[in-house]
Amino acid sequence: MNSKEEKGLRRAILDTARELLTSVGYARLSMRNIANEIGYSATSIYLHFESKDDLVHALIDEGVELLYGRLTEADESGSSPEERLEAMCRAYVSFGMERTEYYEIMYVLHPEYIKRYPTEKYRKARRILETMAAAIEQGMHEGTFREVEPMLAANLAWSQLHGVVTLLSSERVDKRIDQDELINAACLHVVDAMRRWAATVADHSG
Amino acid sequence: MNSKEEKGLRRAILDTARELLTSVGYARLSMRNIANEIGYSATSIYLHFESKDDLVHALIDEGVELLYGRLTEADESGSSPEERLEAMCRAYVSFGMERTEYYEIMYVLHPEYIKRYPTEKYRKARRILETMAAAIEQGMHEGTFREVEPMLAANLAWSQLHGVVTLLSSERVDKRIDQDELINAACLHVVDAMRRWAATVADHSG
DNA sequence: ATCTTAGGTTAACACTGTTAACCATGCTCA
DNA sequence: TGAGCATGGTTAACAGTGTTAACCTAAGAT
Repeated sequence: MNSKEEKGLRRAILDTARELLTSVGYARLSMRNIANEIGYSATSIYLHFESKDDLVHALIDEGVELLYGRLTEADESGSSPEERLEAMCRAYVSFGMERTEYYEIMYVLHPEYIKRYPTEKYRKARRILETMAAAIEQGMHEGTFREVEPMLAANLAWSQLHGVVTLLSSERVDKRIDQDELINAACLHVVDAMRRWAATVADHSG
Repeated sequence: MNSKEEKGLRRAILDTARELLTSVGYARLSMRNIANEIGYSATSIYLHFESKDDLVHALIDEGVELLYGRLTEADESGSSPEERLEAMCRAYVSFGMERTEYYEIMYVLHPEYIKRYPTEKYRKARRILETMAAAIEQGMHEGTFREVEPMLAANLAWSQLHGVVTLLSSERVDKRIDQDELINAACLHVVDAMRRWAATVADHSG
């Protein structure tokens, strides 16, 4: 299982696919494109990957691992749940803005264009949300955050962060809006939302 | 300028394009596809539209108009700025969830796949945000909302709403999360964020 | 020495957006 | 009336896409 010679081509495909993804973007990531780069025929990729989706799923794996790493790192950087949550928010947005290629295949590409990420792998992706949920839950236990379903809260936070990342990186936000200010506001508001979960919602969901 | 006979084909193209968009989605919206439906050759579309992007831009126009209509309607449904903002949030999310085809070409499609929406038309799209910003600004004047840059606040709100719409409609949110609950929380939190703009942000931006 | 299999190839299919070349119809104007 | 020309449409083609089928070749096993 020495990855260099054993399954050399698979690695080579994956490596150049990643390079192409980051350099030219998903839109120009084609099988023939990858194949040319490594000096093989396009169809030989199918000897190692079921389909293009399968290949992209492998890249998504990498992205998930990367983001998860950044998030746990951020999680450990703070002491209080508030600090940790805020750090994770910033880490999430940073990842989304810096690694737009990864972010795109992970969270933006329409399911019509890329087949559903397999359920087995889905759990890995869910760990990302769960780390945030864990910090939120601890904040509840300590009394700094309002008591709500932690996963619901995490998903709300995720929505906010995902929203700023996608709108900003697709350049849909007016240029007169300061990017950093928007990001900053989003992160702080996510934490604040946990501290004082909007009363009417809290009343409703117990 | 009687649209039926005068520029009949242009209308027909646009109509069937819209129908195809809603029925089969953007992924299967092709020039030949449209042409077959109306019994013309694919290339004849280019007599009335510069490109596929141009055609899609026309559809985006429709979507923008539709959303703007729903938003102003919501805006007028409430009396206080809080009510109006909340109503607009719900209207926005409803539109995004009900008219996913429109929402996709308007706010999701990557700029790599679809050329930038022309700047002249961009202003129409911006009215949407401006309606929200107006309600926010009035809330500030009345003292119910904290004083911040209204457009920044509107963009933050937009991010949150855009986030829930895209994550939900791309089915990336765990099914164990109640959709309506998430949407409800998002809308209420947007309003709440205006009432008590996170202190640290407010201190920073004056 | 033969059979099998792994790893690779080329040709092809059914698509995509788009362009070039062509053709017919009907209007304008001398 | 006849010549020229614009309008609105066509077909063929290009360069690209993911994917499949058929084929080939070399190495290892029996």
